[in-house]
Amino acid sequence: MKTTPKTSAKVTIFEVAAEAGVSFATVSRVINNDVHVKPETRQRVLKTMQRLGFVANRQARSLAGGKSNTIGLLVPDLGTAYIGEIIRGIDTELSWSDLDLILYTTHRTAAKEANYVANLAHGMVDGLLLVLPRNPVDYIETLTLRKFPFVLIDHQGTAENCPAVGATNWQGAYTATEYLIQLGHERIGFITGSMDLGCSEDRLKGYRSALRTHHIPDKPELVYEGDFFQPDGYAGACALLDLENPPTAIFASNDVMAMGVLDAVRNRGQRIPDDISVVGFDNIPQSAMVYPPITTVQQPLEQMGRVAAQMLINILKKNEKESNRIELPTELIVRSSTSSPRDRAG
Amino acid sequence: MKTTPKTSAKVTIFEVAAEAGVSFATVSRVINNDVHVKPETRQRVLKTMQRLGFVANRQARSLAGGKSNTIGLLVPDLGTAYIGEIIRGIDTELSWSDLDLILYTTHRTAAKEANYVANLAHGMVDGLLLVLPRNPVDYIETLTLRKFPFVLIDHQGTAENCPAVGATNWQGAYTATEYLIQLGHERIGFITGSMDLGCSEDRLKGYRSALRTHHIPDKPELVYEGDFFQPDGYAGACALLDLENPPTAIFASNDVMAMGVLDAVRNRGQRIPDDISVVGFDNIPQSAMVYPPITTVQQPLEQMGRVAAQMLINILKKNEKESNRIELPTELIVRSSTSSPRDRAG
DNA sequence: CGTTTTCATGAAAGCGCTTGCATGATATTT
DNA sequence: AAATATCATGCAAGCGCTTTCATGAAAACG
Repeated sequence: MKTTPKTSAKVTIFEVAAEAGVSFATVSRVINNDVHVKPETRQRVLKTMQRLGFVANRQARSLAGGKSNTIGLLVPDLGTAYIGEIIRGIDTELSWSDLDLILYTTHRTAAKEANYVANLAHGMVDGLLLVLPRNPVDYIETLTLRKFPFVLIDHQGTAENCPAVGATNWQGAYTATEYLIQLGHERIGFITGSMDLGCSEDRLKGYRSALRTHHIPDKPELVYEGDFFQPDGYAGACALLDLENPPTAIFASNDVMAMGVLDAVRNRGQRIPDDISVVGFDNIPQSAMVYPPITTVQQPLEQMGRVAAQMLINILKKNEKESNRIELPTELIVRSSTSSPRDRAG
Repeated sequence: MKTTPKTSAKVTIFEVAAEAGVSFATVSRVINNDVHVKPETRQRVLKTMQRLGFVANRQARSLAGGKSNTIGLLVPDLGTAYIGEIIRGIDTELSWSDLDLILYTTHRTAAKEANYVANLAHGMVDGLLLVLPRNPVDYIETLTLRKFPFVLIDHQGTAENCPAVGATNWQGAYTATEYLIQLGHERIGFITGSMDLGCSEDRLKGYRSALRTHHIPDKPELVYEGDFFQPDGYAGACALLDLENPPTAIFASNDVMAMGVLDAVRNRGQRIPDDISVVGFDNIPQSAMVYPPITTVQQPLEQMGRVAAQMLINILKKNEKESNRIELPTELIVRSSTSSPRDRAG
C-alpha cells in the first residue's frame, strides 16, 4: 500500500510528531537543523514529514522565530531590461539560499518608496535590496539606526557610509569619451540621465574629465539633460543636432536613450556612424541587436545583482554590517555606431 | 511639541490600544475595517496608529487570519522581455490592491516548479499566477481539488478546465502566414517554439491551416523545431536556407528567434526583406528597434498580466472559480522585415 | 418607565511554530 | 561503582494578530 503524500488538508508539526512518535519540539528542531537531535530520530522524522507531505508554515515560523526568511526587492519599475538583468542576478544568488523574494515596484514615486521601506523594515522582510533608490536619504538613516540590513544597488550615495554595489560610472564615461576623442572627435554631445541619480552625475563628470584631460573645452550647449528614457534620447539628439555647430558624436547616458538618438539621427537622414557617432551606456542585450549595434559602456548588471544579494545574505548571516561600497568595473564595448568623424571640409 | 513617528522599536496593537484607551481587539477591528467600530473611536485609533508609526505585522496577521495577502508569481525565468512585460501588467494591477507579490523563478525546471507550487499552496500565498507553466498536469489537479486559487498565463492546457489567460496564438499565426502568402510567398519556413508548450503547437497549427486554406502543400522540411531561444532561431534559419529549395520567407515562433534568423541571414550575405522575409511573434519592444524592424504578431503581454491578476483577485474576493479561459487577441504588426519575394527567375 | 433590541467593545482562545529551560537517559570520569 | 558531564528530548511560554462569544451601554419599543 503506497501512502500518497496527498496534501489534502494542512499537516502541522503536531501530526508529524504524533506519527513519528516524538514531541513537536523535536520536529521543529529537525526543521531547523538543530544539532541536538539524534541522527536516527532525525531520519525518522524526515521520513514522516515526507510521507505526510508536510510543509512548514512560513508565517508561523516567521512569527515565532522573529524572521521572515524573505528579502524585499524594491525597484523603480520593470519597464527596462536594465532592471531585468539585475533581478536575474539577484534571483540566481538567492536560489542557493532558502530566502524568498518579494518584489515591490515604486513606479518611480519617491513617497511610495519611503513608505514601502518603512513597512518592509517592519518585520515583513529580513533585508532589503534597493535598486536605483530615488530618495534614500529619507530612510537610510532610520534603517541604519535600526540596524536593518539593506544593500543599495546602483546608487552613488551622498557619501553615506552604507552597503552598496555600483559600477565605475565615472571611469566608464571617461573611457568612452576618451575613445571618441581618440577617434578624432572634438565636439561631443552628451545626454545626461536623470540628474537626481548619482550615477548620472558620475557619468557626466567622467565625460567632462576626459574632455579636460585632452584639453577640449567643455561647451555647456553640448550637454543635454535627459532622464534615461528613449524619448529624451530622441529629443536630446534633435536639440544637439540643431545647434549651429553640431557635435560629431553623441554620448548618451544609457542605451535606451542611445536608441532614441539612433532614431533621431536616422529620421534626419543622417547616417551612423558616418555622420554621427553614437555611444550608449549599460550594454543591455538589445544594444547589440539594433542597427547599427551600439558602442557602449558595459555595466555588469547581472553581476551587480548577484553581488548585492551576496552582500545582503552575508549581513543577514553574520548580523553585522558588511564592507561598504563595492564598485564593479565597467568596460567599453566597441561596436559599429562609432567611427572617426567624416572630413568636415566636405 | 511634535511627536515624531520614530519607529524605534516595534509598535504592536497593544501599545496603540493603550495609547488610544481601547482594547487591542478594537484596534484590530480598525485595521480590518470592521463595521462594528464607532466612527469617533476609529478616528482616535487611526490617529494613534499614525502617531506611533504602527505597522501591522504581516506574519501575525497571516497566521491568525489564515491568509497571507500575498500572491505568488511563478515564472520560468527572467531572461526575456516577454516575462518582463507580463510582470509589468501584473504589477500594475496589483498596485491597486493591497496584495504583495512573491516572485519565484523555476529556471525552467519542471521538478522545481511542481515543488514550488506545493509549498506555496501551503499557506504561503493566497493565490498563484503561473506563467508559461511547464508541467501543470502534475499539480493542477491537486490545486483544483483543494480549491486553491490560481490562474495560468499563456498556457494552452490539455483541455483542463481552469482559469487561464492566453492569446489567440492560432489566429495570430494564421494571419501572419496568410499575410506572407498574400505577399506572394509560397515556400514559407517555420521555426517552432518549445513543443512542450501549448502555444507553440497552436502557432504551428495556425501556420499549417493558413497553408491549407491557400492550397499550399505543407512540406515537413520547411518546419524546424526550435525552443524559443535566439540560437535556435539562428540554427533554424541556417537549416532552412541550406535546403536545396530554400524558403523565401521564415516565420519564427517568437521575436527572439526571429532575431536569430536575422543574424543568420545577414551572416550569409543575404538581405532582409529583399532575399528573405522574416516574421516573428510576441512584439517585444526590441523587435521594433532592431534592423530591420521585424514584422511580428503582437501578443498583448502586459494586458495578459493585467487580466490574469484581475482574474485572480476576483477569485480571491468571491472565493469561487471565475470564468475559465480568456483569450486576448493577437494582432499582426507589419514592419520592414517582410516584402514580396524577389523574382526567383534571377 | 421597564423591557427588548442593537451595537460598540472587551476577554480569551487560538493560528503553527521557535526556543529557553527542565528532565531523564546515556556517556565519561575517577 | 558512584559521581559528574553530556546529550536527546519534552514542556510551555510566547510571537502579534484575528475572531468568536460575552457583556454592558445606548437605542428603540410598547
